[in-house]
Amino acid sequence: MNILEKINLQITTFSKSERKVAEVIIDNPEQAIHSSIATLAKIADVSEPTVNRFCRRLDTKGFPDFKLHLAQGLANGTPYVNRHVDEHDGPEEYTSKIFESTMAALNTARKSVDVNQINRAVDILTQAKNISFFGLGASASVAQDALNKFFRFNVPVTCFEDVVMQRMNCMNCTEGDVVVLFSHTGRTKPLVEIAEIARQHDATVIGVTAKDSPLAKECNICLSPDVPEDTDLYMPMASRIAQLVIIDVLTTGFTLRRGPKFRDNLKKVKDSLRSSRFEKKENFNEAS
Amino acid sequence: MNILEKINLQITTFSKSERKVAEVIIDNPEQAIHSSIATLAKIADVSEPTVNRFCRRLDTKGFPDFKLHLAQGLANGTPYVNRHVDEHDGPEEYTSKIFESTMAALNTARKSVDVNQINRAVDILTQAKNISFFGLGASASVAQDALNKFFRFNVPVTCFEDVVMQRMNCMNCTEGDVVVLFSHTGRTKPLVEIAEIARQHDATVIGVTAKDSPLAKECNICLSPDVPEDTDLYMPMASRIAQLVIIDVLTTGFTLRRGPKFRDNLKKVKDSLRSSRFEKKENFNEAS
DNA sequence: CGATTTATGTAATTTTTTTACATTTTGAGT
DNA sequence: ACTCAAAATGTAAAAAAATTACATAAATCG
Repeated sequence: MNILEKINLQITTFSKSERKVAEVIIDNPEQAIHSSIATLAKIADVSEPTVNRFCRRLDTKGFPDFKLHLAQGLANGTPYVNRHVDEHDGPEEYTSKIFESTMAALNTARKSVDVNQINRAVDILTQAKNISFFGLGASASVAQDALNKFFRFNVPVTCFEDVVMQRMNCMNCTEGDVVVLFSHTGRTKPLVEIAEIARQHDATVIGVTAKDSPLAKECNICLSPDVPEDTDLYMPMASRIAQLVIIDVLTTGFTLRRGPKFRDNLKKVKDSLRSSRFEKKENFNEAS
Repeated sequence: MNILEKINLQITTFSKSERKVAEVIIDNPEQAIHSSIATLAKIADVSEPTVNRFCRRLDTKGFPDFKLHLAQGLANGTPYVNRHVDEHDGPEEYTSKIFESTMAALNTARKSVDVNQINRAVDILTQAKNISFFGLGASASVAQDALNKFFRFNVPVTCFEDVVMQRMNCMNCTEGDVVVLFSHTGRTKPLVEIAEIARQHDATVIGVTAKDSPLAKECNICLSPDVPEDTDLYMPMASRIAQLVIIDVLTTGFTLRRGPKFRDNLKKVKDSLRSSRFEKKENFNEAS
């Protein structure tokens, strides 16, 4: 975790003098990393050992080590204090904040993803007879994105936005079919029901959803990217991005599993798009 | 600039001993930031002042300052060596690499986005009679996501995947209508044509697409997130994520522009989703 | 209120970094 | 090949910084 967040988190547990140090550092971290323990102590109006003790309390080896951590925290531009969008933010501010909080969210998500589950999911997907991607609301577009990706693998894939179609699809499942469900909350009733139906018909259900949610319980495999969602604006933001990155991870795993010959096939798909493009000298990508 | 890159860049200008230091640091930067000048000198088999001189040559104040810079370089998780997925990567590796390269891409994208254009786009969107979102291929799901978001604003919005529908939609445009087009390359013929049609019918065209592309030239406003796309796997990855974040930025700008009363309305939309959910004690988000 | 724990500061110690200077190496010109 | 100057590198001492040990002060609890 970012050490500045950690300071903010633990600030209540600090003693009076330590809090003085914390405030000076939060107030101007740049100054802090360029100061010696003596100058910092002077600024915070405490003694040098107090600063040192403060550093140790944050599980660093000492002052120099603390500065290193702090420097790293400042470097990656992550939302260290309060990077939530504020009412009075101008375009410059909210643009940066949105980008930064998205990056921070991905960072958190990566740590929370269980690689073993990823590996199992890739296993199942490479052996699937048919893959269906479903999501509702904001997750519908995630499912569609997954379709677009897996479609290139020349594997039978399906994607419906319509709940009725989704149900019907799952009714017809047999062993070897895989159903991938996207849901941030894991509490959307129709989707949980679809998971049940799919399992009743021997399909393997992979959920990209919240841990311990009703949906997660219905899944054979569950990929749960923990995402600190900023609910201020009542919109799903980072969660769907994390889901998309999970798709990227799965497709990457899929491609690697299938080996190099398979990759030539992908190249063909890419090349086939060329004629629908305006010419350009360099190579280009088919993101459209 | 990242100090490690700088070392690599200047390594030819270094003297023999300094090069030894450089190599030790490049070889294991983590070790370097946790060593004292004495241990590092020993590892590199040079004297301590040599290490110090090496630091000064890189325009740092001295060894501790150099370590700070180095720590920052390591922190931001940027792919300073080679973070591309390798054929022999296991799940652990490729998962991390995909997440990291996505974060790095967002970081690049943020810097390249023109905030003034963002501001203008928000202006136009808040005054729009009707907003249409179009994209093809991988960008189709991006357009759908935009629809999902702007739909909550109680503004007339449209989104078609079908090129013919898209054209028809643009034929019927009048002044005050806004068409938002998503395309990574900006070279997809049908989409460029759609931009032309929309402009002929007095609509304002906002492009989220590559700078200086044929599509960009047809747009009134162009938002161009520069994204270092990893083309190894022949798939659009980071580009669509950057587009989604741009959507987040636009919706955020939109919400802020409309003021606090407007936000109550968003809350209503959110609450309306509640009944379709399984109960939970805490607050939840409607990401689905 | 007094005793005990906890917090903070002072001063000495140790570690680390930097400087000043000596030695070695390198290379150009003869 | 030799000499001398310039550059590079190392040694050892000085300075700076950080840490420790211990003393004093503040706070807490019975």
